[in-house]
Amino acid sequence: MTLPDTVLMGVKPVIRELAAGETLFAAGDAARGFFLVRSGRMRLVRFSAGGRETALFVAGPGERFAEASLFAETYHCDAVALIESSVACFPKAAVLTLLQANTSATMDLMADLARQVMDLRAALTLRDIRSARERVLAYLVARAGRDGRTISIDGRLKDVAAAIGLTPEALYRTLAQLEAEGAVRRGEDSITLT
Amino acid sequence: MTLPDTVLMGVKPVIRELAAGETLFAAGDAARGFFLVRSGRMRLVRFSAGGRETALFVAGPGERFAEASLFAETYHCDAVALIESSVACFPKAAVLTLLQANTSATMDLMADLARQVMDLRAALTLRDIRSARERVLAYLVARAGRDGRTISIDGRLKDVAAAIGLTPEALYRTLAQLEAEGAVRRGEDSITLT
DNA sequence: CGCTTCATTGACACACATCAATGACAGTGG
DNA sequence: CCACTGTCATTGATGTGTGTCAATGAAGCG
Repeated sequence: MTLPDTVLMGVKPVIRELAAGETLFAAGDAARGFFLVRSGRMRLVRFSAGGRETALFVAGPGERFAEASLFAETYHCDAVALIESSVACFPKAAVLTLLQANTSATMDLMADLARQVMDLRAALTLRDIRSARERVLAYLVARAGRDGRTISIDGRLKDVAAAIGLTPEALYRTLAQLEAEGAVRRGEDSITLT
Repeated sequence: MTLPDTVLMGVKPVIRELAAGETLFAAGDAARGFFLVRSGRMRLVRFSAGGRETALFVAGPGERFAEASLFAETYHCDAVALIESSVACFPKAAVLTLLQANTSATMDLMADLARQVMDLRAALTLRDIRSARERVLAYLVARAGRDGRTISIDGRLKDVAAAIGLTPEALYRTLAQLEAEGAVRRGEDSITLT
């Protein structure tokens, strides 16, 4: 989820700390560059004519946002800190210069973007599965390791639930049911398909 | 959703026609390049140890898939035609050569990928809105034109429904309700927020 | 003209969200 | 060292919002 080292190390980012509710940039502002969340949570919002607010994206630690600003003159939404946050700003000019000079960094960044596109599409396809049971199974299959059976669970289950668009309760119940049926086996930090 | 002209025109794609159910490539095959759906519908699937099949992505006309194969040795899933389909294959070597030679094409492709990432994230965030009413409103705000009020509907409403993860019926009902409340006004090929 | 697809509305059921309660566990501070 | 606090995991009870099935009209099309 972080930038390839070549780019991160090649461009020195500017660190910016934000209080909860503080605005990082607004729609129409000149695009300074893209950002990486170091801590906290940034919310990208767009406003309709009637003042209605809509979240386009919520970025957590390690996630980048506003990458497309590298190729645009201005930002097209507002970025507001949901909670106290720290972000790294990668200046547009410096990044573009680096990309023109260093083809290796360019390829790395492009590879990273291509992988993100695939991951996001997979996540989106997962959401099209209505049934919690089938969605969980699909998630497990997609995340299975080399043996095609074992899935390591790094964080908390509630984060997994959020990642696949279920409430924690729905995930707990589904996993319990799958285990009762013998479809999966649960370990300490892992789940195994059977 | 289609590749920038510079890349499309710079690399001559190989056209491949597939019957329903025919396999384009399988996991483990050497990566030949990425593809663009010209017509039909391609399904990217992964199989678990138990033979369980999971769709990672379904690509429709105008959509690309397997872009990450440019940066990988082999494919990591199977691509099967869901219905009779025609795809354009952009050979890996030719694309990479072009990207190294032509920085303009590289920037175009990267800009396209960055935009896709943002779009996909926005789509994913949209799916986190449970309520059909709120989700439809958020979609409309996000797709509003320059005035922030008018949304042009190109295709059919059922496609819109699929794009936001609702059944056509749910969308019809929601729009009817919003119109009845006076929240939106519906034109021939457009919807206006009020 | 049939035939197909889309848009629309109705009726109904069920799966999941929601609210609630409990136990386990880690961290914290007196 | 032990209450105290907060979070997560888990399970139960309940309601409702969508999905699903179904029927109709309208529009395009060969």
